[in-house]
Amino acid sequence: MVTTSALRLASVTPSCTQASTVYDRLREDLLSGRLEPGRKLQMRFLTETYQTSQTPLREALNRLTADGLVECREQRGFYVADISRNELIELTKTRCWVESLALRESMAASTPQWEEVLLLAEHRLSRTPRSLKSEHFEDNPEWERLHRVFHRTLIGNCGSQSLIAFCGQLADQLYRYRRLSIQRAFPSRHVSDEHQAIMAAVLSKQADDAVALLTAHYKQTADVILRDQKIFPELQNDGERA
Amino acid sequence: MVTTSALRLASVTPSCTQASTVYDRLREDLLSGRLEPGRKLQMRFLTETYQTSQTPLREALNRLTADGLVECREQRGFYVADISRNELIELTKTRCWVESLALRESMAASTPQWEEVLLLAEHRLSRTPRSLKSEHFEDNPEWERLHRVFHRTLIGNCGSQSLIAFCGQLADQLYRYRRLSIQRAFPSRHVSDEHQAIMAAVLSKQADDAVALLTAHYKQTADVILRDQKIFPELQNDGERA
DNA sequence: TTTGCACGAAATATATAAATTTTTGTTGCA
DNA sequence: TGCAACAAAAATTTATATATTTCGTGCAAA
Repeated sequence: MVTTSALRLASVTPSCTQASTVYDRLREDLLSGRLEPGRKLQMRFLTETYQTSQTPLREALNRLTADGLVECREQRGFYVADISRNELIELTKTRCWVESLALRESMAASTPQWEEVLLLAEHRLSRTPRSLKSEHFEDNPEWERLHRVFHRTLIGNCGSQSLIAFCGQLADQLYRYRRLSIQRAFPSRHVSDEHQAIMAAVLSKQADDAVALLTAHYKQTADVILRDQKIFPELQNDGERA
Repeated sequence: MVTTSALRLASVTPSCTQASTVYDRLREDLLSGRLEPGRKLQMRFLTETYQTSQTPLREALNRLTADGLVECREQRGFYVADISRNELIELTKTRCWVESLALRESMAASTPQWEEVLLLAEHRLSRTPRSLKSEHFEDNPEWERLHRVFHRTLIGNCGSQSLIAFCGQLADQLYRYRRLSIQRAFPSRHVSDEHQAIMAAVLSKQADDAVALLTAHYKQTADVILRDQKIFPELQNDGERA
């Protein structure tokens, strides 16, 4: 009874449609930096790499354009969204503004359940190593996932799906910058302490403190990336986009 | 990112490509309510109505999904995004939050140029009749355009393209609700006075007043729509979306 | 109630048309 | 005579249309 429908559902779940599958794969490659900023996304290259045809690819590229990870120049094809100092600064500023707002509203609507979920999210994150190797930095996907969940939980109680979605979009775009300079960020900071402090402020209902800690957290991350000469080699290379 | 939905709106009509053309037309029909909420968007119907083929249509529908005007159920086709009391309330709440933020930042970064642009936008709006006929209400597209420009100008000096784009998206979604009950809203209010008051507060640097007036403006609009029995016939018909 | 078949609709692949870019050739000027 | 610039055509690539396959839904029969 339950088993048949459940099994059918389970079999469908992993990869529903071709377009969604290639969307997920492309997204992953964009966020990780394997597809470098500014690169032209030629159809021939994409169809060969992802072993699919133009139609689902166009669909995926259109969705990614809406996410701000791909740029679509009319009748000139698709490009990986470019990066620039200015954009990094603006995205960070916007994220601080909007997440401050969302965090305050989340705290204003606080419930014991939400606080418990937050406590768990922080606990799990703190127990997970950021790097897979202790000698050199090797990205731990599980840490990234839990990091995401923690920040999402902070703002997740604000009561607005659209605001949460917007924060997610900003997080994605900034995540790409972070990945590009992740080696430098590794040794220099104690992000775990920062997360712990934010959570503590939330649980003790200190909204102003929580907001200050959260914005400082984001600003420090941006500063580390901005100082990275490998990403922004030129001084004052504003990289204005057309 | 520059190519997100609200900015696509700003680039009004360079629609040289088929997909952009049908996007604009579909968008217009969705916002006006000609395509009613919840309706299934069958490919055959769409290709006949808009005289184009599936590929550019799918492209347009994907963009509109990102804008929140169309819903895409995997392998079950596209639907006009449904409406509900809850969504109207949530969108209004979010718009008040986010535009308050954007307005404060706009005012904090105020320049004589921006103030002049705002003055002009309000002036032009006040000189344009809201209805084409004086006896009964008939939507004046020019008023709608100028109304949009005015509100966009208020937040346009905040210094964040992504925030402006997000506000535009919220405005679009709420515009659809407003259009559905526009007859009732017509006689009861003096929106022109409200716009004038908001502008006056901005020009005299009274940020708290400006924000209070702006949020009151949006809340009153939502209240009028919520009272409309033709749109929300049932009491507490929450219309939760899947 | 369940299972299989048939019909309809959506997703994908391929072919065709349109547009842009690059390359090559010619012409004009130094 | 050599170099540069402009123009035209070819090649590459994007955008669109059509055909094919795959998938969901409803009905009927066991």
